[in-house]
Amino acid sequence: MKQQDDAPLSLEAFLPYKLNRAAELVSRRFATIYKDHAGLTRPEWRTLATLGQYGTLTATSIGAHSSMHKTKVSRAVQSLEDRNWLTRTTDEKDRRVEHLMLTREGARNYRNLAKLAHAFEQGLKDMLGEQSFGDLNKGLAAVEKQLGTDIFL
Amino acid sequence: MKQQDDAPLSLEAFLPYKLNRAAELVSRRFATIYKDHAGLTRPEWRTLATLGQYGTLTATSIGAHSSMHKTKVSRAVQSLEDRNWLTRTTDEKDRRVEHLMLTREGARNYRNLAKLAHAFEQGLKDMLGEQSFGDLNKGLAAVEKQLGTDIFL
DNA sequence: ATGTAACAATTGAATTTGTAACTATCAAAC
DNA sequence: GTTTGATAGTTACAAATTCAATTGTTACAT
Repeated sequence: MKQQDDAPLSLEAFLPYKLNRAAELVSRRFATIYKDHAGLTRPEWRTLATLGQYGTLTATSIGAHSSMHKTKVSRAVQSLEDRNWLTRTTDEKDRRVEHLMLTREGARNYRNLAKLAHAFEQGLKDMLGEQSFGDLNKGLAAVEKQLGTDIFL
Repeated sequence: MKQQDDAPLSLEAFLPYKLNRAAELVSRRFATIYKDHAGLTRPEWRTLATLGQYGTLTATSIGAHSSMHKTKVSRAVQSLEDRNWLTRTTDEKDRRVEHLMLTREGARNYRNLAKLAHAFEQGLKDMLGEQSFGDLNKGLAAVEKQLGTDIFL
């Protein structure tokens, strides 16, 4: 029997907890950026970011690229459409599908936020240092590789 | 002006996104353990884990140790009390304060789950490999060190 | 062509969460 | 000793999230 079988667990040292905590710390900081600058929620930000990156996508593929449940995507798309940041076009061949694309205004806001996002990430890199930043990225990549194929949505 | 100032952002490569995704992947897996074995929610699990680790605590200090908002703690404590997994004792000197302690049954369930948690973490270590697991931990520690002092609750 | 299954997207209802207000208590100032 | 401000914990309400069912459409087998 291993020693640690009866060891009390240290939550602060437990990987799932630490991962969540770090994710929250970082996300909260970044959230202030897209919230203060554009009044976006996280699902809205992710939708904007995904469309900005890929150009034109369906709601389903936005969900796939940004790990969001389809209802979150649906509501975020609705909200961005209400702001005139994106437009919908029904697919000719398959009328279940809608192609989503940023409007000029949506694209402009995307570029602003993308710039802020890059700056934010650079700031993190500076804070953490090249070494730790690299370690973190390597570690996260390993998690993604091992668990990323889970059915998620 | 740096090159990337106008580069579109890659969400999949963006640290806040990657951190969140990894945290969710890991947390969801671990959540099945405390959910299936004990029917706990995450706040309940964290409360149990914190009490199991420290013995006797107030609700406020549970929140401090487990990064949970006091309303979450309050509800989790209520729920664990309903199961008879913990008891409250009002402090003699300061009657605002309640000292929370696991019951025998709560402690037994804690030990079971702590064992499963250790096994889970060991499984992760095996999956990721010693190297990546270490990288991840180092990276997360750096984040905690830099951002962990944020006012959080 | 008709029935069945699958899929894209939305909607409604239940659950969970966070914000802010509230209760009760204490300590310290006046 | 009474007011003021702070703190522990709970509760009420609003916002966000999830789950389940719904709608509209397509593909495919009979």
